[in-house]
Amino acid sequence: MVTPKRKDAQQLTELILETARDLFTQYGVDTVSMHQIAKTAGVGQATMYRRYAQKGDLCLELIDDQFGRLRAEIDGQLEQLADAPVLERLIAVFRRIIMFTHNEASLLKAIHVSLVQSRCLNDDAQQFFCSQPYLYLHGTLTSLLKEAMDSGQTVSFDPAFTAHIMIAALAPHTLQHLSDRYGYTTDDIIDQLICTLIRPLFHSFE
Amino acid sequence: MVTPKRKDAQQLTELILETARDLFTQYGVDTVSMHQIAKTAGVGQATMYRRYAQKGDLCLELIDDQFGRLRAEIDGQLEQLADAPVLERLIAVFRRIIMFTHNEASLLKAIHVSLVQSRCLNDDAQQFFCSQPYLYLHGTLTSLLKEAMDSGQTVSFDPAFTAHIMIAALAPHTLQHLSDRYGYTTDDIIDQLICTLIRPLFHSFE
DNA sequence: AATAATAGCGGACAATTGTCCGTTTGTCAA
DNA sequence: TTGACAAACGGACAATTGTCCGCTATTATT
Repeated sequence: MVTPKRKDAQQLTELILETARDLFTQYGVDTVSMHQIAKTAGVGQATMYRRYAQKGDLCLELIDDQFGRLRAEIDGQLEQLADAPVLERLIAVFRRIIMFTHNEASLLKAIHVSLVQSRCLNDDAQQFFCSQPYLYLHGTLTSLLKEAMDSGQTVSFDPAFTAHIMIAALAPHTLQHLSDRYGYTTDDIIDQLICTLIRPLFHSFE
Repeated sequence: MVTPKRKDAQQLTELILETARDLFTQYGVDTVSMHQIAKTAGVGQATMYRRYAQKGDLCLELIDDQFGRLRAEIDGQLEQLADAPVLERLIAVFRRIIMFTHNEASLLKAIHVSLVQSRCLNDDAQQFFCSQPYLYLHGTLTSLLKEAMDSGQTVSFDPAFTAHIMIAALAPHTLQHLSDRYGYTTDDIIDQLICTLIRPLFHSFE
């Protein structure tokens, strides 16, 4: 039988991504519309929507490179700190995540919008929570928390649950509010979060 | 001079709210459009948008009664537990908030959408964080946390900051994901959150 | 090369959100 | 009462999001 695949499909995907990246950096993620991206890239609406059903999906794709870098950083740090106490490793990971959230705030907020609204809430899939970035962060935090608890250094809790809560606490709009309204710097926020979410779990804190 | 106020303005406001409430309960918050509400109520688009710029604002108004009840419950509990340890009072407040979030999930999610997206992010106002409900919850948590810390029962932290983080951790979509994906009941979630966010702050935990 | 078949492109179209402006309507002064 | 004034109503209009379907272009087959 015939199963033809267009050879130019991949090129269009890259054209769309590149156009979106350019427009986002020039005008800001919020103000650029899907229609505008398609128009500028010179492709039909459907051509884009078939790839990215919402702006959030597009952003998730765009952030993928940056996220790969974050992942490499975290993995590197963990390897380098392999012999360090779990607490230290947890703090290192946390710091990286917060820096990343701060740097990629605009894309992350757009992704969050898609998560919160839309029929995602009805889908079984739950795009965001099943995305590779989320799963990686959750998995990494969970295993560190589990190691800390299993080695008896902390109080008792459910590592997977706690990891979800910690990630929720790092929602971009909350961090932005803390920095806009209260003037906290990124370092302030990191320190405060460690004092509030991580250290208290450890017996050795006092 | 003349400063006339239409006497029917208030009636229209109530008509809009009532219509919205009816449509929401009948069809669900997500599927009902602003246009549909205006059409059903028999008022112009602008008449509604002049009062509620987004669906989230409307939901914030609709939830106000329920929130008044929550507030009364919390205030009542705190009065009743006036002599109880701070830890116990914190847990009681937390429990109420989570139950409320669970019961009013659909309205709260709609409110969150408006918060996360939209030009709210550019506004100085930041509607949501300045809303009476948020300020009340944040204030109540902050004062309890401050009391706990000042009385030397807990580790050291910034009460106001921590209160923000705690509320962020209770985001409706996160709680929904925990219950949908992992099957946690409301009581499970309450217990876990207490073990993760509250008890560890206290010296006396162990 | 010519042909058949289909993956998938593109623009028109529908639905929703948000804005603007001509007109109505209630209030106050005479 | 009547007239003037402005608060505020309502629907038309613009912008954005999301869908549908006719048509093109690509590839396997002969």
